[in-house]
Amino acid sequence: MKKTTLKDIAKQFNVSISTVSKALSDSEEISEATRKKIKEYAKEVNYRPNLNALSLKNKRTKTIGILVPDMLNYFLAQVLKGIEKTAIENAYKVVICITNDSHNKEKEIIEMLSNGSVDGFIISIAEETELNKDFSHFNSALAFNLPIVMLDRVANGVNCDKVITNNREAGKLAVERLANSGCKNIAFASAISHLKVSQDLLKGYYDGINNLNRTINNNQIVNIQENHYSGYENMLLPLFNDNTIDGIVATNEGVALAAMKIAHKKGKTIPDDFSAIGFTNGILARHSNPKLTTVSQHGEIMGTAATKMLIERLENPDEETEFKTKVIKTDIVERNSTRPIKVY
Amino acid sequence: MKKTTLKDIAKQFNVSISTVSKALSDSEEISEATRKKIKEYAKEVNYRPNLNALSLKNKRTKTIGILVPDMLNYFLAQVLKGIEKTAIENAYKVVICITNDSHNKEKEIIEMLSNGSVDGFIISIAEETELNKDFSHFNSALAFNLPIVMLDRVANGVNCDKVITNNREAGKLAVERLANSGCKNIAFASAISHLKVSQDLLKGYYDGINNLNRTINNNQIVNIQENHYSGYENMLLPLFNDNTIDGIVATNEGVALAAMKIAHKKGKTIPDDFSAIGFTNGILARHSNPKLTTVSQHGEIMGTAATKMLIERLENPDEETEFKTKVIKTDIVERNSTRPIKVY
DNA sequence: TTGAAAGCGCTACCAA
DNA sequence: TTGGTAGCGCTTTCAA
Repeated sequence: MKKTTLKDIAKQFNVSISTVSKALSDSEEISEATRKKIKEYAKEVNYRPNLNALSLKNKRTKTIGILVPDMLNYFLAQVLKGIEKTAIENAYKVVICITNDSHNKEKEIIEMLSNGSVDGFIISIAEETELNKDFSHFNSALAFNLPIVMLDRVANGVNCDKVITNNREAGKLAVERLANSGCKNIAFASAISHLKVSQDLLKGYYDGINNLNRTINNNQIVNIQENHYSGYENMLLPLFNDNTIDGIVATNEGVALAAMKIAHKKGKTIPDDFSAIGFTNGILARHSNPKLTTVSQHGEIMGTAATKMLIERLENPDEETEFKTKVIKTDIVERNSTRPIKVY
Repeated sequence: MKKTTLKDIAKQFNVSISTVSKALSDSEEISEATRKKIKEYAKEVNYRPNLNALSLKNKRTKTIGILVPDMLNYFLAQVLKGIEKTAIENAYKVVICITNDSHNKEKEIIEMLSNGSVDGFIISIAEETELNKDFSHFNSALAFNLPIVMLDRVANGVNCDKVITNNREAGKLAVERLANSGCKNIAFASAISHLKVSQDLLKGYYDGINNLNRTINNNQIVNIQENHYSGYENMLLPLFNDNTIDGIVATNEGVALAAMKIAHKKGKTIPDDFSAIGFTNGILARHSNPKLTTVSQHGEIMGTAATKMLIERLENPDEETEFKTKVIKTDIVERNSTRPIKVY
């Protein structure tokens, strides 16, 4: 079966294509009567305008290109969920592409989508791009009038809207939370020291410790780049050497769980002798034993915010509003790896 | 900046648009010399054909519509990863939409994408659709010559390719695995009794028990519909009443973990006194304590297979090959919730 | 109130 | 070897 086109409808009533087009868009030019019969018929045969023709004509596709490094990551999956939902609600579609943290892939995908496939991008940049700082592909998209909203992992040099969390603040928050429940020696552990997220969290950790008028103890900090999570336990072992730490701030769930495991092996009870806070609020946190208290980044809200910002810009192409950076606040999700807060 | 079009290039060299078009597609009709200069210039200005124009002309978009009930589900995320990867490799894009298991949403999305947005669909059907068995929206897509490949959750009445796992076989496999490591009283637990996946797994469980010449004991089966995983433990408690079961086959990780937790509370050691196998090979399984042995559905492979089948059909529209159902085999991923296999 | 024509960017057929 | 033209499905301007 062929899709019904304006031509088909025109033939049906022996009128011109333009008449049909106008009738369907409820134009005053067309008489009430013809308008009515055409619209009724269109509904009957379930007429839908061909989107390619519309895109070609209007130079807009009503679709958004999404680039994320990964999709097996719970945070990003939440982000995608927020994006998809908001897009559909606004009659936009999303083309989702995975960069696998590869700079080249990111570049290729942007090129491929910059040819009338999408109206704009939401991007969480690839790790490689974050490291090599080559942002030319973003700039060429912008040059073609394809606005970009960057999310979470952002490129600071690029002229675009951004949605981030204040990771430094989050790091401080986590330290405070542990201190408020009595932790005296709070460690910090990252396996992704090369990423900005991690660097900011560490700064926040420093802030937090300093604020408490405690001194930073480098023996209580593990800050490395380690991709194989199997190594987490070995990586953390040194922290437990002198047996003083009673709390840990970990950049991700896996590291936090590994720390709890070691503490457990050392005969500590959690959270009484040892508390942990992780920075990703994923599935693990909800199912670990004990369940992990986390700092939640609110991925879905971030996705929604980014989509709204992009659509706002797409729908108002003339307004030259300056680029904004929206900071979504993080929250501590209380579970069982921390003691209740009290003033000690 | 405007995108370069054939017209722009034609103007540059004072030739016609058709010449440029032909030159760029390396047509023999055009002289070596002009071909060369045009191609060089095109590369220089980074010419890319407008995809909407191509889609309109060719009546194909090189994009695939994906409908999944959810994306926070690890299995589906793996599927999506496989789909995206294979699509990109074949120069297809993917438009991903979430149905949230709603029949209406599924219907709306298919309608919206059936207007020249995509060339075909890969669908894991919504729970509501599975229950109400209203497949008319699939059939209307097919009527518009938009092929469908169904994945995992399939609608049996619909004329299309399918990629599934043999869940009945998987259920049997799990029982055998437990029996081979010495389990005498193997329970079955499902919280999604209303879904076909679960029903097939249960059949497989029966097969397995029967094969062992044991008798089915209904006290060892929990088969209900329960969406709040908080209730898993209560739901499983009855299985442990008479303290005989020493192994469990659970339809998903959450249920398996809950069972292990109860067993642990009852003073059993895992896997020696109690073994567990789960049917979803997600993140939980890899991080639980002990780590959960699972039956893996190979989501990524299923995604890849579905995409290949769809592209195969799209690229050979004339061949009227009959619809195939591809069964991807499941594997047991050995972890620590089961004893090693030996012959008892 | 209706219709013809141009044009969005591209390909393909036919003519020169 | 090159160019003109039609057409994909649609909107919009201008003419009837």
